[in-house]
Amino acid sequence: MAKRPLTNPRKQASQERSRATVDALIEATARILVREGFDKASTNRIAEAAGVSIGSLYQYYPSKEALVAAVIERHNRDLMQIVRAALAEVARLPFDQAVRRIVAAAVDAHRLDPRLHRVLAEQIPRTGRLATVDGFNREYFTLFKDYLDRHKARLRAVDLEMAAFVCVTSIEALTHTAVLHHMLSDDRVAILVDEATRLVMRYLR
Amino acid sequence: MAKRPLTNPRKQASQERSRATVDALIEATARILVREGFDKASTNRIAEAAGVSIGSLYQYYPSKEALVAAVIERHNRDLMQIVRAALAEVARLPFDQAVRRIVAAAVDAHRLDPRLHRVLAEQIPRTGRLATVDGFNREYFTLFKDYLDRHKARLRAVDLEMAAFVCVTSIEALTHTAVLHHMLSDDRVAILVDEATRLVMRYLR
Amino acid sequence: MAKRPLTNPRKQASQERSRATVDALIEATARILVREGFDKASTNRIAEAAGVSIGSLYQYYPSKEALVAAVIERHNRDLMQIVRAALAEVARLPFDQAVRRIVAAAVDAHRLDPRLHRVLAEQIPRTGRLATVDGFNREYFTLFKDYLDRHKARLRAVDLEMAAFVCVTSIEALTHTAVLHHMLSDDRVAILVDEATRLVMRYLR
Amino acid sequence: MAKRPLTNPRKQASQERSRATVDALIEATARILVREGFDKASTNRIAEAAGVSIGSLYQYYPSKEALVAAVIERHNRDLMQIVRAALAEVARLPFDQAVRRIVAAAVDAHRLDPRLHRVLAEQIPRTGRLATVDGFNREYFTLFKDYLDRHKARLRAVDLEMAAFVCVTSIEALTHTAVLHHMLSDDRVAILVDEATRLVMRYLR
DNA sequence: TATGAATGAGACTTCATTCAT
DNA sequence: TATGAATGAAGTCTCATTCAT
Repeated sequence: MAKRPLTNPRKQASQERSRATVDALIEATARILVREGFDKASTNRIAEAAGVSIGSLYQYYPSKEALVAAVIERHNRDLMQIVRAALAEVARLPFDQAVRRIVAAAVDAHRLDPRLHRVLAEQIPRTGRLATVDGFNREYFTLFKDYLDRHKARLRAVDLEMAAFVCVTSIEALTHTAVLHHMLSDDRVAILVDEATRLVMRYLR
Repeated sequence: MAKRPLTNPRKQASQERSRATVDALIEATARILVREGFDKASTNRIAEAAGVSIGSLYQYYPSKEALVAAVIERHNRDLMQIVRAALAEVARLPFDQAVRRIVAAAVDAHRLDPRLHRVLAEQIPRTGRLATVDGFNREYFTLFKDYLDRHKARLRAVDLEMAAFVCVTSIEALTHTAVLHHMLSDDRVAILVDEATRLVMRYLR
Repeated sequence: MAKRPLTNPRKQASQERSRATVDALIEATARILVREGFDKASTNRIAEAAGVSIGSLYQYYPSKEALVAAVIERHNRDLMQIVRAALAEVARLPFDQAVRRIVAAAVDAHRLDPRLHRVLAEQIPRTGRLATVDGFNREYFTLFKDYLDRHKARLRAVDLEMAAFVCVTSIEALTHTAVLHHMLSDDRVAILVDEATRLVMRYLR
Repeated sequence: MAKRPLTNPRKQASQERSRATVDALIEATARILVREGFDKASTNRIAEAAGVSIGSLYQYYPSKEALVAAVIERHNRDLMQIVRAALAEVARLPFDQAVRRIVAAAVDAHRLDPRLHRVLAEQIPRTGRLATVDGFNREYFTLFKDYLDRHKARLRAVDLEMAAFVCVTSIEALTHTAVLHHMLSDDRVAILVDEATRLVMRYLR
């Protein structure tokens, strides 16, 4: 019989006790990823850090991969929440302020948990289900393109798809690289936002 | 000992043999990385593919990490050669044509061996010596900044360091992402170069 | 990719050192099976008993199953040697003496290593490649049928296939059960041979 | 407490519920053994298949072994019922017809649930309490010996114990092997019964 | 210097069984 | 008495690396 990837959680954790265990596991996984790196994050170590037996770990997650995927999903969810909130606020702002806000949201998102973000970006092999690391970008892309679509009037004539790709990829890269290089101390955030906004605005008009 | 003219000395011969072994190892490593992925690339497999005993492998490279690092370095060297050649050509072109050429060089570089590039980018954990994957960017950055420095006159007043960072990061991200998503078929390359050039040019002036 | 059974030895063990390792492994497996039973025969325990590292074990046998299969094959080979020898001798004996000799050979075979025989018969789940346990019977059946075929004249009219099945199965069962119940002390062997021979002879004529 | 006639007492009710649970467990165990094999038959799986919690399973059976033993016992009981019925019928038949009937009963017994029989025979390691698998033979032996004892007159002079051993072992082996090799299609049963009867009858007289 | 057999830490995972609720 | 979450010993197996020949 062919192997299945085994990357989905196993139970729904309906009961409260279960819920706590699951949370502890994800939390511990994230903590260990940050503190010790992907290589050191063995299932035994994770279980121990979660204060849970290895058996319980496997009751809820069928593999190390599934556990890391859960961390990634949680992280992406958290990031997207910030971005979505920003896009909701932005509806009635003038175009240039809106773009600035959207760029700022990307930066804020990356600053949410930079150390975790770094590990996820640098140490997780993008293989199988773990490819999910890039999920954030896909969603950000969609939201951004929709925004542009609703404001076509302010743009030079462009291929929306391409424009969104260029903007999103650039914003993400600038933000991401800045985080990786520890360039986002509080006093330097504004500069990065300024530059990224300028880059994108000039490109779009 | 009698003279043996016209014959390469022993030492030389063995040096050549070493050279061949080293090449075979790097080549085999790259091949296996591409064909089977990082996880399957065990040192034993690599040695076998290189037609070399596992013992010999360790004679030349002290660890798997060193071997992969060598592949990365060779790849980066190849990329940089393209970029450096472009920057040499560009010296006397008008500014906008020059920038276009520099952007195109980045794209060309990424198209050199996209499958290897992809594996190196996606599957190698950037840990310890393997962090080298990003070496390309650092060098591209330096060259680009120097170029801007020599053409300050054509730019709006900018922080050179920051400008170079923004441009290089964006160019690299666009190129890189395009490769990963298989967006660089021959007929679409020009479009990407156009867009990236426009992005950068508008930002710089 | 579908799993393969992984039941065949991995290397040919061409070198002498290898050969010794392989022998030690099979020997240790047999010893542990006898002394501790199938359940306790873990690969770690076997490796330890063989004075070999667990890694080496897996260099030669891909699984516990493969190791046990090797023991079974060796055991069957040893049994068959006895039976084949008997059938060679028997060619020129009168029919009834010949049959007695063949029956005796089966008994002798089972007495070769009764404790191992017992474990193989009782504790090895006949699953996948391990079904081999019954290999002995198949071969004994063929030899026996051939013998009958060459002496058709002495038999009542019978379906040879069926006759061989009945005889072989009965002989084997009597012998086998006798071994399992420790009924084959030296002084009682003759009795069993007598009875089994009578059973078969009367049936055939 | 007031009388509640025509209603089974609580105690009774709960006893019935227990009974149902026990039955469900044995039934589920048998089903899973047949469908998935001994290895896949984990206690959790069995409990689930029985529609019972794992906790309850252990309320009724203290170990997996006990559960499997119960299945074996039930199976043996069913087999013996057939054999006993046959022996009861047989009392007044002429000797040769009687023997034929007894042989036929053994065959019938094995055809009762051949798939279960096969698993029990092939996959259950005869260890500890599970050695019970052979219980059937012991009881068949006793009944058979008693029958012979009551009909000594028809036999050549024999050691009854030995004669019963030879007959029972042979009959069982023929029947059993036939089942394992799927040789007992309806139209071939008679042949096997004929042969086994002939084997035994000739031996006994 | 080459060879390849050997090593062994440590990874992942299962499953019979327990026990708090 | 039922439940099912939790346990953890123990098992299988891989692979980077060493070292005797």
